[in-house]
Amino acid sequence: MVTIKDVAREAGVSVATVSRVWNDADFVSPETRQRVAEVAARLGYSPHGAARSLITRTTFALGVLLPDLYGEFFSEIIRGIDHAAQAAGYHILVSSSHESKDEIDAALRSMRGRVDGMIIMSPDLEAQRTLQALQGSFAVVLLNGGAESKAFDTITIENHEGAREMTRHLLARGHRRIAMIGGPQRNYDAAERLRGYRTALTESGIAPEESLVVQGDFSELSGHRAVKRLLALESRPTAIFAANDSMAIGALSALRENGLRVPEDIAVAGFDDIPLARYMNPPLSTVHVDISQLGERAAALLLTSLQKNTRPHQHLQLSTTLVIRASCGGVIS
Amino acid sequence: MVTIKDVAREAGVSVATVSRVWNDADFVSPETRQRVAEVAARLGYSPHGAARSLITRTTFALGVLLPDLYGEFFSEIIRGIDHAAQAAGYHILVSSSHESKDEIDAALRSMRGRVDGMIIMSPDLEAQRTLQALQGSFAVVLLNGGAESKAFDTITIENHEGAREMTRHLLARGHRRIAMIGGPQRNYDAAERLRGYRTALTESGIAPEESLVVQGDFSELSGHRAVKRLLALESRPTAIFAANDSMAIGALSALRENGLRVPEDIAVAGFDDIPLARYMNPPLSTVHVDISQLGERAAALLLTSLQKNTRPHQHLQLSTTLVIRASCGGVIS
DNA sequence: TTGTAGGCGTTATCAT
DNA sequence: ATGATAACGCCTACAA
Repeated sequence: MVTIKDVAREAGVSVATVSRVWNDADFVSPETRQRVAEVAARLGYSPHGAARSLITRTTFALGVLLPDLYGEFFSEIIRGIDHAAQAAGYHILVSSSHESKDEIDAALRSMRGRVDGMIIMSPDLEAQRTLQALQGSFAVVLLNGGAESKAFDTITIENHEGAREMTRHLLARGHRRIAMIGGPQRNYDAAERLRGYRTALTESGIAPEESLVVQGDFSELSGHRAVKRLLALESRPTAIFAANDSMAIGALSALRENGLRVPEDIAVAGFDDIPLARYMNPPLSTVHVDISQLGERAAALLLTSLQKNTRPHQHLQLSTTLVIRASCGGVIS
Repeated sequence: MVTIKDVAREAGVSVATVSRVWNDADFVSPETRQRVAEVAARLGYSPHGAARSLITRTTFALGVLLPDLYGEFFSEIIRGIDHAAQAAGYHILVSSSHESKDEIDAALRSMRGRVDGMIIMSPDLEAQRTLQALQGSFAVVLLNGGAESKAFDTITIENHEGAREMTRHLLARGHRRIAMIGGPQRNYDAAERLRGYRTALTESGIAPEESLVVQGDFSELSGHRAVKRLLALESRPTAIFAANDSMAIGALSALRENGLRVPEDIAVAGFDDIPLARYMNPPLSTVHVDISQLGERAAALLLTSLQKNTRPHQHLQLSTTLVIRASCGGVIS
């Protein structure tokens, strides 16, 4: 490996001078600069990142901790983060499948000294407390972590409001028996969406019915299963609202298998508006979330806090918009 | 920041001992080990990555260079890579949108000393030559880079064979005027797929017709546009084979807009089998590629070469399988 | 079993 | 304008 010393020797200068040329500092004569640059190019020299960040105390890398990498939701988040990071000259260090407290802990430790800050998404409410531990050792932005964590910068989706709006739309279309396929237990987003659904019902004077709420886990399969349960009910729902699009897609296929038409026999709606949603048959009504924007904002938040780390913690909310497609009967004219 | 020195002082031992405890080396008395571990935990100590890798000369990170992060293709690759990397205790450092020679070069430089090896996907044939430069400074695996680069480990898709099979299937269904929507110019995968299409035609004694080959750029929009061009032809094709699924999807929407039925009026096929494909209406016939597997294999290849870097370069090919769905008329009975 | 000290490649702080 | 040299945090001979 060619180091700064090699370049210095070859160019007949000290390592300090080479360093200066590289970071184009002042006080280097044009001739020296020229010569050093030439030698460096010839030898194919580029500084060793680890060594550099050891002394500068910056890595120009952001750590990203996600519970998973599967599906369009997470990949869009990464894309958003990378976009903002790259624009600022940062790389991203990705680490996935961290649900449990211990895994998050381990990942965090291994990131020390390799990143300048972290974007952590751990919707599991339990794991939130772990994070309290790393106060101050890292600049951290929490993604969808629940607004309780006042000790960090956070950015969340307007889950409650979005779910409330969708439910109201279904109500406006005349539905009275609206089922909800919920997300994983202890998941913040899922809990908020369920709350929004209940809020809307209550506001319309309809008592939320326990049997109409079936738990899923955000996977397509769980949406499929949930529908089977719902169809077995004595009094079937006329509309199904899934806490995310994947489950809604699973629901659609289950309904089709049972010979039910959507939206004629039963309406379906999802949440997130993943790219797939508009391609479904019928196209899926959903609550639109600009997912890559979520990542982009998170990165932006982190990057600013890296610059002035004395500013108070920020808590951003990403708004949602209703996207009405055919699966719930279309817009109300 | 709490360093090894702090732990040493607090525990009343030397830094060497703390280091030994951490890397659980031999010759540390149980009591000392216990005490040190305790202090470390209390202080929330974990070693500084950069400092550590400076001396150990390993970072436990793999660099990943992709041309883009948009769409399911790339996200699946990342997932595959991360899966294999994580299993081996490695992280991945992602860097995207590197098409040009200079960008790749810059990204590579900035990765020096931050990663142990790199997985590079730059389908642009032009950029291949740049890579020759970094011989030896990195362990490198080339993804879809064209088999010419004998100087690196490579892993590619059986593009030629896959395209040939799909074309043969269309021929077997009786199609004689088969159009091809090609990929970006100078893209290796695209070129190979086009070649496979031509091979199949020639083998069947059909002379490839220039007007039936329209160039796209792998985007949905370009597929849409290509179809418009094809429909303007005097003698329309009866089947359209797109060099990837995104373009096939764009083609489907263009055909629908023109009131043409698929597959009755015109058959459509794609390549890659992205998750979306089976959800299309009609479901898209395509050449299946296990994309995450592609990433996983690449990572595995890299990880082995990190262990014994004297072994000769390997060149893997990932096989494809035909997935016949409704968009090309279904299976031949 | 433990401690001392040198060095990994770079930048920062002094001299000169 | 340039050069010595001390950090940065850690690991690892070698010494004790």
